[in-house]
Amino acid sequence: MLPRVNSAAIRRLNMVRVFHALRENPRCAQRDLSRLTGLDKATTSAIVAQMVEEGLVERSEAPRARRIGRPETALGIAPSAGLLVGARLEPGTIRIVSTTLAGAVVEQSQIPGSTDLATALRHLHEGIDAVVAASRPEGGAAPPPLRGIGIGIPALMDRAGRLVLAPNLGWRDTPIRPLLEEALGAPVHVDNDTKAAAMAERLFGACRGVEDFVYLTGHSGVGGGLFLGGRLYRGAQGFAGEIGHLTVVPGGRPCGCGKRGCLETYVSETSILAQAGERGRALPDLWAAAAAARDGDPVVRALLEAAGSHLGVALSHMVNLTNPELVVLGGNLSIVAEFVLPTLNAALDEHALEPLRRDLRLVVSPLGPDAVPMGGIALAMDGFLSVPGPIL
Amino acid sequence: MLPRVNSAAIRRLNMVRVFHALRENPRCAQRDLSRLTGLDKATTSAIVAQMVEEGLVERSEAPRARRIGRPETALGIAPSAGLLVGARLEPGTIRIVSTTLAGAVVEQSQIPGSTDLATALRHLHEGIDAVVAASRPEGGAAPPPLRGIGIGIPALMDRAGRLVLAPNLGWRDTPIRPLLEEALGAPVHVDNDTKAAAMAERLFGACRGVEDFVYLTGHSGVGGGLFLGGRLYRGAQGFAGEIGHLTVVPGGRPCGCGKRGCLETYVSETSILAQAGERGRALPDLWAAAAAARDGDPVVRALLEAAGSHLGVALSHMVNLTNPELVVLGGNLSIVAEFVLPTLNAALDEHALEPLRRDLRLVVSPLGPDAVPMGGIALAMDGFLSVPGPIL
DNA sequence: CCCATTTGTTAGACCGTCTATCTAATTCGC
DNA sequence: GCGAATTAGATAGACGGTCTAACAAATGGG
Repeated sequence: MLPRVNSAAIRRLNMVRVFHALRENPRCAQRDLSRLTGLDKATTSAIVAQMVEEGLVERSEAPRARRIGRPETALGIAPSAGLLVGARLEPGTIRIVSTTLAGAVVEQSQIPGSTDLATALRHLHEGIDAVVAASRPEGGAAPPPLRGIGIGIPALMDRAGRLVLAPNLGWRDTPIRPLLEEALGAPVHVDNDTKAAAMAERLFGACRGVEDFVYLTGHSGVGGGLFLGGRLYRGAQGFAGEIGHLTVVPGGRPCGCGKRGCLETYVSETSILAQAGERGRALPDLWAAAAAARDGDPVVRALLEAAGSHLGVALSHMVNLTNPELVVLGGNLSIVAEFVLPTLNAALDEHALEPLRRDLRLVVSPLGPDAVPMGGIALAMDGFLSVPGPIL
Repeated sequence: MLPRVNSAAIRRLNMVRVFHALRENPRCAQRDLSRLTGLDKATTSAIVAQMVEEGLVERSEAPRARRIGRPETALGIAPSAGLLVGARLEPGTIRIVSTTLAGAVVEQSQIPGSTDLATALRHLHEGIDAVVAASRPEGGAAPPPLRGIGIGIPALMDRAGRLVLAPNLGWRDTPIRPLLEEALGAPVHVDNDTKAAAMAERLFGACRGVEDFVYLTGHSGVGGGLFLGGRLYRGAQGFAGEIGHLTVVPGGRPCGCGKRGCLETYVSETSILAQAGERGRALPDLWAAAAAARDGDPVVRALLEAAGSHLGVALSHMVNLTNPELVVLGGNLSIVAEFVLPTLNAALDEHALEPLRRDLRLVVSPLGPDAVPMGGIALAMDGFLSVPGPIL
């Protein structure tokens, strides 16, 4: 059933608009918010008053003088209004970050991960408690209340937010969200790590204000996050964006999915290192691969160029089908971007339609490996803005 | 700037909900509309009253008796409330259809097309006038007022609705919408024929209520319409869905786009007939090809099977990337569907990810070649429902 | 010191939906 | 036949939005 549309829904929608306008334009005045959201200044005044009342927004004491007329009072999301926590859960490590409700980073930490569910959940729980405890303001007062937690996991999640399969962690049909919500006592949002990272790029990174973009990343596999028409696109079952299993070499290298020639058998960190090993180059990670390439190792260079070429073919399919404005190379792909980009661009030139190719921008993620935990923040922010009723 | 969200916007949104609920459930009662839309029955009463006032909805005279209690009064979109016109503009022919505001077909016609802009516009104008004149109710009264016109064209349209390029018609940067709107005196909506057809499948065909689907068609090229997240997806420039230019055979047959091995060099009507000709089978159209295949012609069968296989590869890319619930084979592809489907399905089995493939449904369009003009109806309906203010 | 200028607030009109009640039209039970 | 039960639909009032228009507040310039 569709949600009811009534006065309360209007207020919520407009309040969220004001929130994001203020988040993206810190210390701006009510007048600016009015112009940014398109709402009347009277309406803006009422909404801001309510947000101040609830403690979500604070007015600056020092008025900013303009050339003439009454000076503006700068507004801001109150740091004391609450805390968001984002996490990246991987087999080896767990990264945790806490931010204000506006998304400004407060604390970070990194702790060991585990493929054992109970152990991983315990580490996560303890790590979050520690980060929240460390996120107290300077005066030594109590930390702001925890408003939401978002977690990016290398897993297939269905549309209901259930974990279906996490091959690297060895988990299947694990009710991770209820488990965590019970343990942590705050709203928990779990999503695929790549989709979370795409959300982060949209809210905090290279894609602010971009309606249609593709986020690419490569760790054990190659993932794609599709942001289409101003929102994260999930598909019918929640599995959209699986670029890693496009066939790029018919009859090529065997893939864990049972098929052959999948993109991720050529482009993921795992497969690049495996191929290097087959050719007598034992490399621990992609940083080593980038270093070797920088030193002029022809074998590693050829591998990375081939990876770029294959990625470019798959990406050209993506571009022809979805006509994005921007493509972001994120995650581990950003480490080797400089060696991958030339052949990637050439493949795009060759296989993408000219008008789509011409206006396509391709950037390396500014968030880099922090994109996933910041994606958790994005999930949590989205969640706490979506709760009906007054925000706090 | 985002549209303002206020009382008027709510009413419009809820009225459109009621409209579609009534369109999809003809002769239902107010109580049913209330349940279908989730609105309170008081609200439904007010909205229906307004729509009756405006002449958009009519109440049935004969009450429908139920087991007990006051009988329902059946409601319906008034046929006299207005007329929509949809058209398909092709170089050789123009098909025109008129419907009620609910989308029930009233009249149809087919007239000659032209690649000369002025001639085509004149034919279109005269044809629409004739269809409108023929759409008068039985009593001989004046035809209902023309509320909107939608036209599907084999052309690249940008996001602002401007015609960028129509290779088959030989048009480029043609301001067709302003020209027609001035001539016809009603709101005109022009869109790519495949996208229009996808809209038709969603409103009237196989995809009613489906949020994520892919519509495929093949005439001179192969087009794809993406319906994602409950709305037609256009992409950053408006060119999304260009499945016809996915590379399926590296270094394969040369394509009009300048590349090689594009899908549409193997699957479109034009290319299938050309390939048959190269092999000594002169066929006038795909019906002839289907007939030959039905008679057991091995050359034609092999061609169609190869087409299915290539289409399946491209479609598996689409499926892996967008995870649709449903794929619709429309347009000319539906003519040869029975010979294409076996290899198409096999290619999907081979190249699409198993969980995505398992839940994917694949159907042949029930609208067939009428999808494009009915897509014009869908565009016109969408347009007249989007005008702010009271609907009529 | 007065006035123009700009920001922000407030009063009231206007228009939505929702709750609660009422009216209308039928069937069921006697 | 006739009243009670039942269901569909209408209506009144509460409530809560946004918008217009006027007002209050705070500054610079003459």
